[in-house]
Amino acid sequence: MTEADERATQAPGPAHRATTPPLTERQRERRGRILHATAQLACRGGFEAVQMREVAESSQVALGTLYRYFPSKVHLLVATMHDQLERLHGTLRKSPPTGETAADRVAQTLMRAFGALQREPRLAEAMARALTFADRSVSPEVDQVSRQTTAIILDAMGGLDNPTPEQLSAVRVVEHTWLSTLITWLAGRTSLAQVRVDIETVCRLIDLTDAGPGERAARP
Amino acid sequence: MTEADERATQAPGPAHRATTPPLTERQRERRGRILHATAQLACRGGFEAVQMREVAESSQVALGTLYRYFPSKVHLLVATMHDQLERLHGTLRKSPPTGETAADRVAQTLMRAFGALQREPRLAEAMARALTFADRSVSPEVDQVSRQTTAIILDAMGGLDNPTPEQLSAVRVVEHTWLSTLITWLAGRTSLAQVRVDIETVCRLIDLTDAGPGERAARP
DNA sequence: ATCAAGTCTGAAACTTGTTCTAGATTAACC
DNA sequence: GGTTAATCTAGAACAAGTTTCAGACTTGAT
Repeated sequence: MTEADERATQAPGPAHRATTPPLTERQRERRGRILHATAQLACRGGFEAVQMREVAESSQVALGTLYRYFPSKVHLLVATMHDQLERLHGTLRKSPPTGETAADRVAQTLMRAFGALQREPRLAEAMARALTFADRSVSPEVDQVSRQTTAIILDAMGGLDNPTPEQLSAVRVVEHTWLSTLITWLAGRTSLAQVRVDIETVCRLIDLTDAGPGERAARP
Repeated sequence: MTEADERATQAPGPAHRATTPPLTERQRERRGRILHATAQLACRGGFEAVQMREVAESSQVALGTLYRYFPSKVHLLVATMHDQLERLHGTLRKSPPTGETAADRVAQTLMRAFGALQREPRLAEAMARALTFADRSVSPEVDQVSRQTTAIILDAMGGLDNPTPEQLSAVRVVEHTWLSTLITWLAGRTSLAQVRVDIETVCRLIDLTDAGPGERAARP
């Protein structure tokens, strides 16, 4: 009930707060161990294989401590997604997309991201399901992930500094579509080919808002 | 584990199977009571208020029976969504959208659907979260809901008999966006205004595939 | 009407997320 | 070095989804 409240009030250490207190070295290590164990368990058996007791044991941390760092399983998995996305964003930066139009570049980037997640489908499933299952109490963390995704897309568009509201709307739509197709694919309800088509379809919106219909949006 | 398997093999009565056996009158009633109780509980407190024991008690059915009809809480809520969507589709049919272009009509319809769900936000939350949280074992039911949504959108487009693959892709993207914005709004992570903008943005894809860019797609 | 097969009930048991408690450990500060 | 507050641990306890089981009830076919 007032779970989020209480925690926000009481949790002094590792987790979320307006200004998180510095975080000891050992604490950083613990947090890392937890996220690592989570990802490992998720890779093996997806969402349901990530069991809090197991995560605690694997990361050599007491159950209570795990809950102090991540107030719920969903928080834990969303944090894992944040972690993985950071990695992914780094990778993507190193080899920028080559398409002519912004839409091409975004589609290419998203399919690349899709491919990366595909390599560990169960991990992807665990993270994606947590992300969409998250309720209000996880909003800050979900928003963080959302901002990351937005950043990735804007990067692919060519690193605009001040996107217009229309562009941001298009980016949000692309984001939604990306996540939904991911989930649909992970649930075995669609083919990879259809995923690609749909990603390309939605990316048309990028060009549409980027330079108006009919025009080209090439990058120097 | 083999839960879905076993159930598919063993569940003779009410639920899913290749060809569902006819379903007695009393069974139809039971099923109806269950769905009604579910919706009622969901209206009050959303996803977490739908507790299987409560549903069973409210609908005057043993817990085991509830599980025979709906093999999990997610199945139950997805079935509830199907039920509600059927109602909604009926309502929408009665007053077709008035926009000029297919995109306008779809956007209008979706906002209307959004409005309908808004009236019972907790019920909407429960259903939407179940829908995206569903795993493979619920795929058939989720697909059914998806087909319903597709039908609503195609209706709004003007009841095409044989949509092109491009159109279907656009429809899928619109669908994904609709559900995602719904969830995002229910979680309090976005405003109604932004929802409207995003819906309108994605609906541009409809016109784009309906008659090619620049042309008009009016309906007789 | 009766029998067999399938259904429903009630209650207990099991699983896993979450909370709570008491005591040991650590970190910061005097 | 000692004190105090915060943190961590181990483990019990609780909550809600799911499973199981023995027995009562329905239904359909004979």
